Amino acid sequence: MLDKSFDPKEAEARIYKMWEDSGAFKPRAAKPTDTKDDNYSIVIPPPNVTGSLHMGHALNNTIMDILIRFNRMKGKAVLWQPGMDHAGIATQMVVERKLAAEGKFRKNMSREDFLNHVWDWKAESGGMIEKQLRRLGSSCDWSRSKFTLGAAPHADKAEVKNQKNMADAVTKAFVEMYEAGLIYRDKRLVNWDPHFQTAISDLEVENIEKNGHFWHFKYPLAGGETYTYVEKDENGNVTLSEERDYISIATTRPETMLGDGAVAVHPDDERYAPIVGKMVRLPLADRLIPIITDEYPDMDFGSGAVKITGAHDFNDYEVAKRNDIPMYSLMGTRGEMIESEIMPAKYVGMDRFAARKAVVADIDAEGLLIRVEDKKIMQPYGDRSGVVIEPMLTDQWFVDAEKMAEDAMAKVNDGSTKFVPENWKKTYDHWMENIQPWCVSRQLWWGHQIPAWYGPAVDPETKEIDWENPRAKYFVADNEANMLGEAALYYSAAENDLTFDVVEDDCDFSLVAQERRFDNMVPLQRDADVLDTWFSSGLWPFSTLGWPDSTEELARFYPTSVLVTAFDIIFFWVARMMMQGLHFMKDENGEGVVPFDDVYIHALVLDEAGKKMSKSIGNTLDPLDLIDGVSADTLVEKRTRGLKNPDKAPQIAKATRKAYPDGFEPYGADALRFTLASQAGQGRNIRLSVDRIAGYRNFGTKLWSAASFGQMNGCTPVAGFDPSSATLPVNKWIISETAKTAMEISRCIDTYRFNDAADAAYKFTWDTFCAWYLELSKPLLSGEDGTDKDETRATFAWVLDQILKLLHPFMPFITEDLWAKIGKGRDTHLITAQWPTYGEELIDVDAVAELEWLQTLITNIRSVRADMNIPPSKKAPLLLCGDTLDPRLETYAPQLSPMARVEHVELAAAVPENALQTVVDGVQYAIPLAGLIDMDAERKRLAKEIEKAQSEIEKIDRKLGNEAFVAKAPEKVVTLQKERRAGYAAEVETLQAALDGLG
RNA sequence: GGGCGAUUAGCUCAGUGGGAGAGCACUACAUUCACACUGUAGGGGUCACUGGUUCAAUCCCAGUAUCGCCCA
Repeated sequence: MLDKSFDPKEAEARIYKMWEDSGAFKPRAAKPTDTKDDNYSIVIPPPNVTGSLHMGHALNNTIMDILIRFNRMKGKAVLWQPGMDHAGIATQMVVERKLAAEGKFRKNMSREDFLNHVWDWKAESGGMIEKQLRRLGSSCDWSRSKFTLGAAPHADKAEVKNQKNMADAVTKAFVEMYEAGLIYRDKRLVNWDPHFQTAISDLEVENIEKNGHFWHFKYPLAGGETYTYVEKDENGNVTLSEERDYISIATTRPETMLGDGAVAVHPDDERYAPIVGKMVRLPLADRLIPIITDEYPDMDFGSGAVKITGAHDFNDYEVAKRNDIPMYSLMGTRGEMIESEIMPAKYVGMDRFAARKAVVADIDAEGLLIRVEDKKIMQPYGDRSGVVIEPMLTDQWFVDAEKMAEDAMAKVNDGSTKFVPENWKKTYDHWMENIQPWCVSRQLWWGHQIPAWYGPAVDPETKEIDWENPRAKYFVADNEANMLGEAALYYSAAENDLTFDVVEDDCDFSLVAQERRFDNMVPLQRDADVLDTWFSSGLWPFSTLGWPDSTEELARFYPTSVLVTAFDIIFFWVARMMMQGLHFMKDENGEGVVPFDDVYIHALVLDEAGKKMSKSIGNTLDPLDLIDGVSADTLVEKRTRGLKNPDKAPQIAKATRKAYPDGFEPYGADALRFTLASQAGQGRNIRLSVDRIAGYRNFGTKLWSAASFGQMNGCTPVAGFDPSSATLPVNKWIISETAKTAMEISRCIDTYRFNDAADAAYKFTWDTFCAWYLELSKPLLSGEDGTDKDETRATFAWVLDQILKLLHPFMPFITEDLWAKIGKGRDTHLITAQWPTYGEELIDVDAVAELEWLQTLITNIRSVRADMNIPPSKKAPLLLCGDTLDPRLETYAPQLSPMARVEHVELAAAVPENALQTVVDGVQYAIPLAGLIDMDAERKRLAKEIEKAQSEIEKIDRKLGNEAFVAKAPEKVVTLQKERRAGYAAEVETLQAALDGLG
């Protein structure tokens, strides 16, 4: 006997362990007959090691697990490669915070000590998310789990042993790309985080709209020159004309004016034409800067004149480069104003925001402040630090992404990699076409240290070493020995007899250099910076498979079958994997091989109001709360804990209690997965509805209870049962429907239509199997023993088995549990059972037609009875009004009795008094119910049905009456309309006869 | 300002150049032996708006409005 319902709390952990212990998550052994199509692989988008499971992960991993389980059951060798991302800045922050709480600070530690702390933290608290992914049922091969920082210096011994290639991969990639001219060192404008004091990627910058100001300043013309400033309206009439000795500029960031290199106006701007090429006196700094023309200024915005601060603004940077305008760096790594030839002494050392106030005040004091405007401005914030990001001119390592993008775009254009849905290709192309140099260095400690060493340069003329600039020359090599080899070669050009000294990366190199020169010892120091995390995640599809070693996995599973990810990292991750994959993975002809055949882009999971889930809005849903259940109190507590803005707590608490007054019941992983799958349409986002999760939990219970019914009726799986051997139409019909559904689900999963696949499985299970087949089979199962009963039992069990298989990718736990419980002694687990491969050959059109007729008959009888408020307890005969009794009525009398409350069936020449009437396939049926029928109501009901059919006929007649329609529409469409009309006409005729019969 | 996308039942969403769909919610009835996490039946939509293409538009095209996301 089965329990009353499935208990996810008890079963999920037990079943998951069974799967893992059974080795089912590992790829099956290779067979000599395997072709590329027999191998199926997915690399997980590596979650951050600091991360915890959120809805996006739940959706992402549900989709991957559906694909993985489906293909595994199809008999392919399947690898789902898991792992984690070391998330440079996020992890460093987490550990720094933890240390700060203990009164320890990174600044006071050596790099080595700090890294030891981070590895300790990772061993203890990192990677919680892998445990959480298991709760979802994710069938990854955990034994192969990789870490983007695996085997980096100071790593745990275990890490080093299993992941040596992960560090090798990064070093090799960097060195090779450098040697190929794809990596270079340059001074460019980057996003600088003054809190963490590192360059960060665009991804880590969040643009937020803030209330700000727009300051309008006068920049006086040099030498007291004046000009006539004329403004005109759109008709060319002069609206303002005055003599000016200044140009008006506006800025949202006054402090940067100290570093202005020019004022730019649009070349078409007549207002400033007289003064283009002249100089203005930059206030406070007392420098002269030119007025130049450039396409960048918008004539209609502000005064139309723009100050150009090349070193502190991305647009200005481009203008400055185009026009050869000098760029002056104003700030240090903490965003403080620094001493320089152009910096007035009074601002040196001021924080950038203090400097802003001072600059405004000082300009005002000079009488050059025109006005201050309130304005909404977009400001860039570091998503981790929360401070305003500063564009800064710094020396960094860059990847020449433009070169690599060409290949990456070509491979999508030629279909080597396909985006699903395909409209995402546009986003990808757009970004690739406008790609910028990729800054790959970060001023952090947690990450892969850049394999580059600095030393002084040798002057090619004098053969002398320039000891004053000890970092002028650099060497890139995969290890220190090779670097020294290169260095020896380079310095052999110098006259002196030299030796080398590789010094610590955290000591003061200039100081050391000055000491060493007296010993003719060349100091070499490794670059202290680390690589952008995305540099290592770009290698993910092949580094996880063992690259740079040539492993069996690489040969079998690269390229991977599909990448499943959300659209927000198409740029940052997908594009980079494409570029790096094509560069490093070559086929026998030296052609780059794409990292994945398909890229499936799924939606973002939003809350029920369509808002992005965010901690600060307090609308997050924790997938584990939906799986395990949570009280309203705990939910409120979780949503209000640790808010950046604690004032919002009462509001969040109120909204949460209103939305979920009772918290969540434990719905189980299957219900959550099924909900996500059924909402994973190929649209843009998913509003997660908790009601739907409850609905799909109920679906699981429905399945469970049907299985329980089968078990009570002796429907045990029969080994070797051949579905094509069934003889009873009802069994042939359900087998036909099973085959149709199996084909439909396979087709949908293959084309990434998860919602359609889930819907097909849901409808078949609930409507076709539980609502119809189960009821129709009851008389057979409770009838006398014999071949019909045996066949029905075997068919029932077979269909249920098929349902378990078809639902397994979506609801792995409950299906696996039922598989074991209803089929005791099976030699397979469901996870590795064979996916249905049958199809058309099991479809019996006659049986399908017969059962469809029966269902229509039953539905019609139920409907007329319900319409006339006949109590279900009241049984009545079913009369066929005609000459011959349909033998099918006798056949299905046992089903008609309970399902349609039919007492018995008989032939009637005429419709008796006081009978309900219905029409099926043009045949008139009567249900005599003397005393129970309100004849007026029955007349109205029939009239309404006639009216409905009539209006359909009218619509069709309008079409058929249109000559152009008949002439131009395809014959098939015209025939269909004629058939439809005939059907409705027959119905009207019979219903009219019935109505007339009532008098 | 530029780009992408959405607008279909009360809610959340599918869908198709030719008969408007699902789940949830709602209404009525039902305690009939798989299931009340149930069953049966039912109500409910000018498919955002305006034009155009077409024999035919919810679907294709253009524009408008509203909303969302990304970029500046």
